[in-house]
Amino acid sequence: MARPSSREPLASLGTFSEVGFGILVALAEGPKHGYAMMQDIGSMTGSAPGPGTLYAAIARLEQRRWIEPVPSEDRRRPYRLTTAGRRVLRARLEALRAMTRIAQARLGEA
Amino acid sequence: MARPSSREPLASLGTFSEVGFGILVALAEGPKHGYAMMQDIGSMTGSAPGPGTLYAAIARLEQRRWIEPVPSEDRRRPYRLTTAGRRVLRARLEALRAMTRIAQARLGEA
DNA sequence: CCTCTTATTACGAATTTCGATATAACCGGC
DNA sequence: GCCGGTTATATCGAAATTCGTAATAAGAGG
Repeated sequence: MARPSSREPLASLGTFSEVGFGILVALAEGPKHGYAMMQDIGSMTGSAPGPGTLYAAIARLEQRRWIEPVPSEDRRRPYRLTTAGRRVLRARLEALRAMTRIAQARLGEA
Repeated sequence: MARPSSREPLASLGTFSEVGFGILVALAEGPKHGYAMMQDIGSMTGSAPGPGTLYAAIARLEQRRWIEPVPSEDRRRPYRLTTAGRRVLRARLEALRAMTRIAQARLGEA
């Protein structure tokens, strides 16, 4: 399921994948397990993804090697950003900032 | 196809819909027809959506009354933002700026 | 006339999200 | 010790979105 296609551009999160983006931002603060990501995304955006959406997105990000599991003793399964994941997040952030800059200029002057 | 669900939050573009967002930004500059949106999105993001993706997204945005057709003489079908569309774009922009602000703070200090 | 660009429509496949359900551990109060 | 609420993950089918390609057709230039 959801194997990354062969011609995947570096800055792509699949079809943008807002949830995937949220996960990367959540993990930018430090390692977190799924439930903690859910809460963090909820507090940042006002609404948390359901478990189905979240854990599916986690699995995709792990397959792409943008996040990786951190060993744990209890039942939690924490993850952290990989170097590649951090690079992808930076690139996506840059693209978003460029878009919002353009959009706000257009909305402002029109 | 793609009828907006009943409990749709104001700032939602469906499943984020990166293409839908791009269309709103393209139209923030002024009325455009599909092909022109494609070129504008391509120049802003570096890659334009295929026609299938684009015109499907246009149809969804029209159904939600976030864009509306402008009369035309030739074969082009131009659209413009509605008031609601402009409001949605502003809200989405605000949310994106908040997220990028948080993300960059986290990336910076970590 | 031929080709390239412009411009839209249609379609099937792949991907992602959604919502609900299931399972189970942990913790607090009683 | 039991009970209920929170923590925590997994799984499933349905719906929505995107992708890629092909088809269609008008206009421009050589």
